[in-house]
Amino acid sequence: MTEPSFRPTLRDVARSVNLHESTVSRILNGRAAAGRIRPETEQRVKLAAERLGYRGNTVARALRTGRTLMIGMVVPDIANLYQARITRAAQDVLAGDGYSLLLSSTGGDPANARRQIRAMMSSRTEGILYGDARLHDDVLEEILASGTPVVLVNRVAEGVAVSAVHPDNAAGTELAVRHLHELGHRVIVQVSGPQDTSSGVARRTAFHDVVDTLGLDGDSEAVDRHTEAEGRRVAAALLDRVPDVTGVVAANDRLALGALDALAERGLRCPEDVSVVGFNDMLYAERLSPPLTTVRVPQRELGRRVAELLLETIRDPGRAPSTQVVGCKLIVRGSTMPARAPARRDTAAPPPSGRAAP
Amino acid sequence: MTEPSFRPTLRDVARSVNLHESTVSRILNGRAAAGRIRPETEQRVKLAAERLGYRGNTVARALRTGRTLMIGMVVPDIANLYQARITRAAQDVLAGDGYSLLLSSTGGDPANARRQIRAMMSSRTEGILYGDARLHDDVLEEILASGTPVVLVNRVAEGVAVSAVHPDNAAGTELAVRHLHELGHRVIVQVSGPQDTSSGVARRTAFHDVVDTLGLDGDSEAVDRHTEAEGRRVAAALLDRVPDVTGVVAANDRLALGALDALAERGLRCPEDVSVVGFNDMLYAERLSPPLTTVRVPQRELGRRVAELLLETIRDPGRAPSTQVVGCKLIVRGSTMPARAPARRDTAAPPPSGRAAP
DNA sequence: CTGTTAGCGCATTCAC
DNA sequence: GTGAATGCGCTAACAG
Repeated sequence: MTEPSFRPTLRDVARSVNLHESTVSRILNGRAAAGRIRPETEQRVKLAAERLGYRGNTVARALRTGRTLMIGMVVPDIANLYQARITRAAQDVLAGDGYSLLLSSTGGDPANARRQIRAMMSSRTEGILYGDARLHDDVLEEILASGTPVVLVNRVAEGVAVSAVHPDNAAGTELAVRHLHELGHRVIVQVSGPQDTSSGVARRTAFHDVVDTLGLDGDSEAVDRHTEAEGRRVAAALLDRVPDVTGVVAANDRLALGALDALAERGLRCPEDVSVVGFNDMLYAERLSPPLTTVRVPQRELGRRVAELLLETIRDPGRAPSTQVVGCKLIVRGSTMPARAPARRDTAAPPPSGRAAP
Repeated sequence: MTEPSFRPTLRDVARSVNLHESTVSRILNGRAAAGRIRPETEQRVKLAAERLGYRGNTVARALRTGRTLMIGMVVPDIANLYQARITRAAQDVLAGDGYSLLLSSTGGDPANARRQIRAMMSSRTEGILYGDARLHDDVLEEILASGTPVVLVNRVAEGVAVSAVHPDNAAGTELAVRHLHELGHRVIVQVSGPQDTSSGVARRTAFHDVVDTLGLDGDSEAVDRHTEAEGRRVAAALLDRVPDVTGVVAANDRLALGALDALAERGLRCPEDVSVVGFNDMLYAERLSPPLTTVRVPQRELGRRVAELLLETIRDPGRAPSTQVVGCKLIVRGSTMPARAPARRDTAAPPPSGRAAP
């Protein structure tokens, strides 16, 4: 206060009260009782610390104790609503235990992920929440080799024993397909997620499984990234390849938005001509036009659980890795409706039922 | 690699090549040239470090050098689209300079802000991006007193000399009101932001200024928080108080969504009965129903600029604080249209022009 | 070209 | 009840 930008140390406080640093340290760390400090001295020290504006240096403490009270979290993109909600929930749990969050976005680039995770390990974060793991991920192996506790978010990885929390991709996908099936849709395509991620593969596999089980006509194609543009591109390709499709299942909501764009470009309306189902139930999905029918992933719960699992792992490093699955729920809104006849855009004959194509 | 969870130190590397720690340190920090190290030794050391999986300990380095390469950022809510986009842009700039981001959400609670910012100062973050500053903010004064470089995001504060980057609130609000005016709206209300923030006050003041200048009939009421529920509550109150209103200006997009809800509850349609203008142009605003007319704040630019300004301040701490304003732009979409006659829900007389009320 | 020395700020073991 | 000594892992000034 007196001099701007002067950071008093433990020693400064000690000197100001004519005591040893170690005594002050004990008092300021609440170990006064254990050290049987005289209550009077305790007050004197606390007052002095307050007066000097003593703050404590986490860096020095961390070096000494080995505990940084920091958790690293890496996600593809913090500006993504879905990820941001998970992150927020995780942060709240971590903060409850006194941890701070070192956060970074990879932009989907594994090279960034590697760089950022290495930086986190150098910073001695006590654990890592990894939300951009690939099916085969060597950075993940680096983390594991270093002994740093880690929990995967949204994904799993092959060939490694690691904790993870992810949505029930198979059940969620089945919900989506069955919903369309019940509405009378018989030709359905999936805009699948990137196939180097477990979620992308799981949702695609589940899609074809359900389609086969139900005896539907189904096709799929995977995007390279989870963006609206990619959703649009792949949906367009599928629309061209399968002209009589009436139902589109997207591997996530952003891809669903892209599919909506592809439909609009072709003069097809959603849901009148083609129904679309998303995945995640991102914030504002119900306010979109049309309100998006989607499979809800409980994002806050997911965030909470990854954080809790990581904290448990930090407390008990011997703990065997565990995978938790969070349940999904179909939310029916305005982007799906009973199937009409296929939109035969390439034929002159009017459709046998439903409204005419525009 | 050999032993799981063994973290080799500089000393381990040094021993493995029979050199002194300091020599290894120089080499691994790229100061080999300055130290005129024999290229052969350099290679030997680098190989040894690689082989041992040496990572370096940022904590120890930070204690020694005083540089943590960390920036703290506190926002009201990272799960908010607008803030998340700004954060992402800032993070990208900071990462370019080798900085990591320590991020936290206050939930709008000043007590959280205080706690989190103190933790950041204890962690010796080299600078702070503060996105939840109040008009009168004593945590901010603590930061300033400590000499930690700080830049306010979206807000300014009274009575303190501090750097800040914020949107042009007055100009943006004027854009919104004039747009409605040009569409023939004469009775306009503002759902104002919290009045303990500079942006809330600035937008409200600007609203009344423009209303007066244009000779319009205007009223406003402030929300407590930037949530849809608050927007709905306050919009409802204004609707009741000013029954012949045809235009609503919201201090941000979430409040606008709340206003939309309030209208729907009353059986009023947007834009046919009442036009609504938002502020920020959050992601997906164009996909909402109706697509939201709003004042765009260039979020990535804002994020970039706060980060750059902070980095400059860190490089040159003597630098005088500066405030930067980013320009706004009106984006006209579907939530505004020419005014119809006031919706006199409490009278039997038909409106003099326009369609009948539903 | 490389080694020696010192110390960043703190917590902890042991001494008295 | 409190003080002294030690070292976490690293970098930097100085020595040679």
